[in-house]
Amino acid sequence: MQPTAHAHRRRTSGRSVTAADVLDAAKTLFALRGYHGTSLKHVAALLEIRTPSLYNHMESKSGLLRDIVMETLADVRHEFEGVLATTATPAGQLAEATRVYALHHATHRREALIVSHETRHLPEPDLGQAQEMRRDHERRFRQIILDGAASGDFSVASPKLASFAIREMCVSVARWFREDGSFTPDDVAEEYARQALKLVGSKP
Amino acid sequence: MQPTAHAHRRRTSGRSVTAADVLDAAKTLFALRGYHGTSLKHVAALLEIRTPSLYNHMESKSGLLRDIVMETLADVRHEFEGVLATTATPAGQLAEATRVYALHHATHRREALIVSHETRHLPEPDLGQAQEMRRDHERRFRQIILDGAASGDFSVASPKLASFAIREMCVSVARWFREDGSFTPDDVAEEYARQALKLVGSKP
DNA sequence: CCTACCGATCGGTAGG
DNA sequence: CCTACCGATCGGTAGG
Repeated sequence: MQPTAHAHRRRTSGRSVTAADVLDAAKTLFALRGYHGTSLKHVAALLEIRTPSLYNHMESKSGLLRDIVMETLADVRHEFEGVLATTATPAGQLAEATRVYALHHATHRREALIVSHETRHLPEPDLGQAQEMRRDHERRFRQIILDGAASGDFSVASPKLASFAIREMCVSVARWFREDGSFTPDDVAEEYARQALKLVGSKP
Repeated sequence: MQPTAHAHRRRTSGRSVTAADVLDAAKTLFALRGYHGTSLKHVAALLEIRTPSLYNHMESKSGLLRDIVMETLADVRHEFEGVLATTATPAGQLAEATRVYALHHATHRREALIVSHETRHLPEPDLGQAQEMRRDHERRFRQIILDGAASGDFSVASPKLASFAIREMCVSVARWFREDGSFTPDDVAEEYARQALKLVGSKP
């Protein structure tokens, strides 16, 4: 139901802790127990240091959350823009946008779970900025479906509902995907791209 | 991104608080801010009483979560069993199972968000029991698709992935649905049932 | 239903 | 990187 095995980068013993190590430990714990369910003591313990030492490598607990969320949303936007830049038809864009979005959620499960569940705990103005970035992805994704419906490439009852269904089924990959399961991230991404085309009634 | 408007039953002023009122307030706040992001002081404040008074109507904070999660999972199971009892074909069962599952998530958003995000915070043995109930729904839902694939009613590349996609797109309804939006719960449920049949390549 | 109170833990700081 | 410590808040209890 919740992720139990996370790819947590093991620190080389003896080396001193870096900002990247702190962010990585926070990703593991925020994903597993939630932002408010994780104390800085947990984060420090995972790194085998004391709580106050964390402050040499971060600004605050909410700063960690902000960095995780903003960086992840920027990655998603960058991948999406890559799709639009290299694909021209609605069917090609929808398949590729779905494929990279599903792939992202299979390969960045911790970050995706944090964006989904913990963004609401960000203080303003970070919260507003994060929400705007998500809405932007939502709008641009839906626009692909609207374009395909307008051109006749797609035959879809409700572009809005189809867009919700496709995006959310990709987001959910972070919830059920298991690294030791029967699918590779690429398997899932490819099949979800095909399912997206089916959902919008894409003409072959 | 997160639910902002929740159907919170307003207590009639002057009447004394009941166990149902406490559970209702907890649903609103656990859904909005998460289990660990909600203090019993918040719950009490919403009911306009003091924190210790809550204990006249509940066992503990985790008892509230357990009651919300278990009752919701029992409701879902009951609805699912109603579908199997009244529908015989794989296509009929899949459409109906999807319809009632989507409908549940549109009409019980608070409970659904709590089951999705907060179940992990349950202490054992409640956690194990909740996980088993979810796995049971997952197995039985997937079995419908396996039946349809075996009988030739469905044409689906991966029954397992199709099952994940359909169930998770229903679960996600709780995340984006808005009571004041452009769809009724029935609109969403009907359209999602059709999308489910498309996803498994159901023969008409 | 309340006031008064408990020990534990929280994020964060001082000062080396 | 540490020890020592801060005020605030947590879930929960005593005792009416």
